[in-house]
Amino acid sequence: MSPTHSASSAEESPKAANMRSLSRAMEVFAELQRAERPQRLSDLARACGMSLPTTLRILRVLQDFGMVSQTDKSYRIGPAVLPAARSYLENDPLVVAARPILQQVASQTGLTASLYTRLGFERILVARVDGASPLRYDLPLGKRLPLTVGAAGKILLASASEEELGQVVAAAVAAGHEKDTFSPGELRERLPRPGTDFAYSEDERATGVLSVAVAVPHRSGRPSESIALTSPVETATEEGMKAGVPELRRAAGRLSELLEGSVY
Amino acid sequence: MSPTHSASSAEESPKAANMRSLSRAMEVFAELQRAERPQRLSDLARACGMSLPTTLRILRVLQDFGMVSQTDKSYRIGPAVLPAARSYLENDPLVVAARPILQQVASQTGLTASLYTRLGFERILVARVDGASPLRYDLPLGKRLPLTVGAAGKILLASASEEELGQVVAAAVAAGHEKDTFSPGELRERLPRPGTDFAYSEDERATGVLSVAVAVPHRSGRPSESIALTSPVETATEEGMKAGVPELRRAAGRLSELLEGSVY
DNA sequence: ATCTAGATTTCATAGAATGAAAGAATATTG
DNA sequence: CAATATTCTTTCATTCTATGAAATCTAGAT
Repeated sequence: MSPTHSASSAEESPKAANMRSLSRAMEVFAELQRAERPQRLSDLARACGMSLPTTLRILRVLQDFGMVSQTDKSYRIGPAVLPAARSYLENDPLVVAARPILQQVASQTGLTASLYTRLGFERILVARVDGASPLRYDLPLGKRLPLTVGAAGKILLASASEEELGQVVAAAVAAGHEKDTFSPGELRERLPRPGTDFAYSEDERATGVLSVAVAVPHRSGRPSESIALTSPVETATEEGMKAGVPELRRAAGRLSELLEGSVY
Repeated sequence: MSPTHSASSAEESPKAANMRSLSRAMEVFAELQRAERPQRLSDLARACGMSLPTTLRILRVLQDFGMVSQTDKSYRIGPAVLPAARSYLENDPLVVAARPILQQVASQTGLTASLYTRLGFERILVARVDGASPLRYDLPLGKRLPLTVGAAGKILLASASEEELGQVVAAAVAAGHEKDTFSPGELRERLPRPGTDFAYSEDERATGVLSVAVAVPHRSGRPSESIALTSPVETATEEGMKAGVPELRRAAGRLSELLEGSVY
């Protein structure tokens, strides 16, 4: 989580006239997530580049709402995020609609079907239905994954401008995903060719995993959701995976209707 | 989610000198969760009692951070809450420590073991390990439940002052939990007697469910976590449940150490 | 006990947040 | 399809909130 279109490195908030205090609060909140362990006030203030009193005041308000909790002098993400996540999973029209659709795709193909949403320069798994051979024992809902690697990420970049690819690469560097990072040109090479509406990947994001993905079309031309079929290498072939693409296309089409409010 | 100690009905934010814009943003965020469906700008502004421009500006910032998403003219909770929840579940020291402890309790007793945290005037399920007969098919992590009903809620109120009980009742009324609401005196009657460190309930929050709970002690004297054993009525008796209390006490003791930073 | 680093409060000031009102954009109705 | 009503968005002057420097308090270390 960071302002959806902030640029790469040093700049704090490119957004001009926009609620400084709220933006800063969100930065603190994001930093707490990034840290993955309780943080002291001074750590947060330094990491976010703001003064101690300001950071403290932000933390106090977030704590009032349960978004942050405190033990002794250290702060961490609070329990209020759980009902929020639950609300999202239960009520978001796209997620709700996706579940039965993914279910159907999974049954038809016998593969694991997943829905991702783009968030900033990453993607997030928001729904998954397992096929015959589940990929893992835990369900990694909410996991942040790179856009640059894996079929479901790359298909979201297929329609990106050169400028945007530059940002994506910069963000990946900043995020420390060093191994999965290339030059913009190199990245472009790995993306689906123009005219191709799906992406295929093998051993990319995770070794031993094959996947194909299509984007959920959006009128803007820049999709921010994708659906993927995934399988352990043992139980699938490239051809087998690609055979699932028409099914994926159909599913994506159905979902895309949800994104356009009414018909128009 | 609402300021942890706001009073009952009309008053907006009792907190005096505290980051008005941030507080208001959190109100908007809370309202979106409450609504359970996409909301229009004007609905949110009215519900939160703020002007349209202000509400719009808040939504835009939250949207930048993925906490809110928009389709056409309607706003809803955004996908950024998922990584936040995941971060909480994976990194919160209390939750992480609780998992193996609940596991042990569940094995020992064969019952479902749960950890709740108090948030405002509700409690939230933050961890659960099923025993022999699971209660449901879905795992209701993050579910908001009343404090006034069910063993795990009532044990958190056992140490509350009369004034606080009044607030709790008022909040329950405001939240619309009408059926589970009584007068403060009536509520006090239903709470564990002084000297009792556990609560027992039968058919209270959910019919056909028995449960016992103990609070996780806190130095402040006002616990905000509780752990419970729960079972369908078919497979348990009151005595059987209460036999689990010593096990619960031990578990609660272990958890409470986590709440006190260092020893002291 | 003394020192040091961090946390918290105070306070004056800058500038951000605010809502009224005007202006667009949609939706609704005749 | 025109006309009207509603909702959304932008602008802008004013107010009051958010801010950080500095002082104060607290706790941990030496």
